[in-house]
This record gives sequence, structure tokens and C-alpha cells, in this order.
Amino acid sequence: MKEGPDIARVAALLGDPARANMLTALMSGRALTAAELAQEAGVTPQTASSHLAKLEAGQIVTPRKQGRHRYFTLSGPDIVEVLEVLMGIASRVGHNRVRTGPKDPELRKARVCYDHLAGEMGVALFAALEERELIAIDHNGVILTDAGADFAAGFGIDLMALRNTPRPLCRECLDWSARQSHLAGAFGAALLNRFYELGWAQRRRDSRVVRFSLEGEKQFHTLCDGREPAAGRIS
Amino acid sequence: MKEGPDIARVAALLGDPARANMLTALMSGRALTAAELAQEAGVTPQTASSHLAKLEAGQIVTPRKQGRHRYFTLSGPDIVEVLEVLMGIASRVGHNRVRTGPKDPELRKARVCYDHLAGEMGVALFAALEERELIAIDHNGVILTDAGADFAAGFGIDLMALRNTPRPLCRECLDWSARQSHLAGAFGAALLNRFYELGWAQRRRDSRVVRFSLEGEKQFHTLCDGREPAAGRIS
DNA sequence: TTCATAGTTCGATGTTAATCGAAGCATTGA
DNA sequence: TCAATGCTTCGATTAACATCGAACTATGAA
Repeated sequence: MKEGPDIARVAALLGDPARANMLTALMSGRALTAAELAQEAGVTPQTASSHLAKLEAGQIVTPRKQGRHRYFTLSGPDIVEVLEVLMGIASRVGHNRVRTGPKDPELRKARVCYDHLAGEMGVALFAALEERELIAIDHNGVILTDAGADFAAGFGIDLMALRNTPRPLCRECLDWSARQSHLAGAFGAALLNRFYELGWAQRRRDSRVVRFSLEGEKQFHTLCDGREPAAGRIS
Repeated sequence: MKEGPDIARVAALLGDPARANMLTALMSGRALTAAELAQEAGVTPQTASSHLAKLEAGQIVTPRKQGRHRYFTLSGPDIVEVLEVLMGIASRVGHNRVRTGPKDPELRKARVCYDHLAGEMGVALFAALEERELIAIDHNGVILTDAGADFAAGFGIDLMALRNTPRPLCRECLDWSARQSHLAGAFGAALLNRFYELGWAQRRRDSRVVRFSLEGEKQFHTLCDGREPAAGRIS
């Protein structure tokens, strides 16, 4: 009847609470089974199955069969992007569901949110970057300052490569645990990646927990305090 | 009940066909009255009023009273962004509603889509940029090539300023008229802006029509053909 | 004041779709 | 072959909400 791509169909798929819960769970980046998603959404397996069929038909999630399980993942970077932006809008508008966050202390401390660092350490990192004026919060969103660009170069991140990507460099992503933000976007992902490369941290297998080594955590705090950690220098 | 910002509420607001039509209409960047939006959405004024009340409560649109009219605009850049991404997903998935586009030949030819060029000329520009390899379409989205960066500099666009913006540089935006794309994002907006500055085109008052001058259209085609137009060189 | 236009509120109606119990496949392991 | 587990299909119920007619308020014009 009207013109243009049918936004409503896609948005309606994201607009159901049960489905939205499933998608939020998938933001962890892990592949989850139908049963796990049913659990996350708080509905019975039958209901979940119906929702997943719709999400699959709408190409929001992609199923992968393995044994007698079906694992689902978000079906593309644009889906991640739309979820991130929606989270931003929802938090701006004040639609936050209260919850203290996951119970597991390791998850609370440091975990992966799709491909960047979340949890207490993620929030601390975001705050530190802002405090050191490496990023700035503009009314449109988050931007990398000149000082931030210098820092990135010194820390071994190839900014030019990141900029040659359609993905926004910096984005605020609201943390489960609190009303505080951590850093998403290409730069956020690059930072976490660099932590892995430097051996500061590693991702626990089959979990969203990011486990920092003793030395890694020390270096991380040095970084937040504003002193360039020695290990961060480019080789 | 569950964690995190309530994506579902926001998404549900965008997920109704009537509301989605209104929001798509507002993507033109103009402020529209309640009656105009009712017309766009194809519903009666009462129904539109109810929808607008919801959109306003959800801070998706912002009303502005003027005389006995109420003008509505999208309430922030993040709203524009989410709509753009949703359009992209919808078109990827193939949820396009067939329609030949607006009847008005001027609108078909060149119009504003929020802040960038749409219509036949917008589609032609996108195709030309791709043909000249100034932009490249990667599976994640659209990126500016090195040659594209050189071109931008030569055309008088300050890329660094654009990159210091949270907004993605290039984004594909599906055109009403066809299954073809035009260029959105900060670079798309900057191009149109430059067209204005160079006197190639101007926006018709109270309309989304972009009217090119005779000389401007000639220069535009020269640009698409791959020869740098003289007027484009930086002064 | 009187009329016209823009927009809203209210109430009734109809449709859509989320939900779950029960039963059905399909895959794995014994 | 049988049982167990993971997931889906079917059908019935229920709740939410989009829609519009009718009546109401507010602003502006004659």
C-alpha cells in the first residue's frame, strides 16, 4: 500500500517481549539452543519454538543444527547494530527494567557483549576513557577525540582499518547491571581484541565470561589510571 | 523481569504499520502535521492521534505547537539511525512493498531523504560512486575507498570532521521508487550539502523536492561520468 | 458571536497474535 | 528395539490493540 521497505514487519519481530529477550541474550555473541532461549525469554519451549520460527523466517536469527540441538545466532552485523541502537534509545527514554545483573560474580565483573567488553570492568573502562578525554560524549553519541586517536595508535590499534568499516567507531552500550554504559562499536571491539592479543585476558570457552590474568588486570588498571602500560606499546 | 533496557517497548512502537508509515514520512526531515501524517499512514485522524500520542510518550517523535497545528519531527538522530538500519534489514530480507514511487515527477527525480539525496538522481549518484570505485559494498555495508577519500578531499568535503562524528560515514538507504539504493550516512549528507553550497541545487521550500539548476545538473552528470567538475575543486 | 478547521477523547468492534497443553517427530544412547 | 531428550505442530483460549463513528475542545477567521 505504501512506499518503501517494510520497516514495520521487521520492527514488529523485535517488538515482542519474549523475542526481544531472546535477542538480547544472543547479543552475548554465543550460539544458544532453543531451550536456552526459552529459558532466557521466560516462556515454554512450544512458545519459544513459535517465536524462533518467526525470527528465522524474518532472517533475524540463523539456525545451525548440531546433533539434536538447534543453535541460533544473530544473522548479521546489521541486526547487532539495530539492537544496540534500540538499547540506546530505550535507555535514553528510561525504559530500563530493574535488575541487579547476573548473579555469577565472574559474569558481573567482566563479560563479552557481542564483541566488546561489558560488566564492571567494561563500565570502568568507559568511565576511564571519558575521564582521560580519549572519548567524548556528544549529544549525538560518542566520539573519539584526537587524544583518543593518539592513544589508539600507541596501543597498537589500526584506526584507519577500523574507519574503513561501515560500523560506527564508538557507541554507547548500556550495561545490564546498572544504568552505566560501556563502549561498543568498532573501537570497543578492537580494544577487547587487543586485550586478548596482549595476553591480558582470554574468553572462557562456552561462556561469556572474560577472564583477566593477574598481570592483565594490573595492566588494565594502569591503563585506566592514565599511565600507558608498557605492554601496550607497539612492538 | 529480565535484564537490560527494554528493547521491546521501543521496537513495538515502530512495529505497527501505521506508525511505521508515519515515521518513514518523517524521514524526509520535514515537520508534518497530525493530519498529514494520518494521510501518509492511510488512517483516520482519530487513529493517527492515538498513534501519535504513543509515539510522543515513547519519545520517538517530538511535537511542536504552532497555531492550531501540531507539527511532529523525529526526536533525535538515534531515531533516524534505527529507521535507516531497519530499512536496510527490511530490504535485505526482501520485505519491500511494491510501488512505483511518488507520482510527482519532480519528487521522483530528486528529493531529500532526511538529509541526503534520494530519487533517480540519488540512485544514479550511488551507482556512479560504486562504478568509479569511490565506494565499495562490503557484506557488512558500504565503505569509502581510498580513492573515495581522495575524491572527497578534492570535492571540498572535510572527511576528518565527518569521521569525528558518531554517525557512520556511508550507509545504503533503499529508495522508494525501486529496489535501488542511494547513499545515506554522514558522507551522503555532506555530498548533498556540498551540492547546495556549490549552487548546483537548492531545496524547495516546504517540500522534499531538490531542484537542480541547469548548470548544476550538468556538473552533476560530469561528476557521475568520472570527470572532476571544475566547480568542485576546492577554492 | 458564529462558523470552520485541527486535533483529541470515548466507547464499541473486530482482528491479530501470544500463550500453553497435548500430541507428534527426530535424533541419540543403551 | 526401546527409552529419553530436544524441538515442533496443532488447537483452543485469552488478552492486547488498532480502528473508526460520534461527540468534544481549542484555535483562528469572518
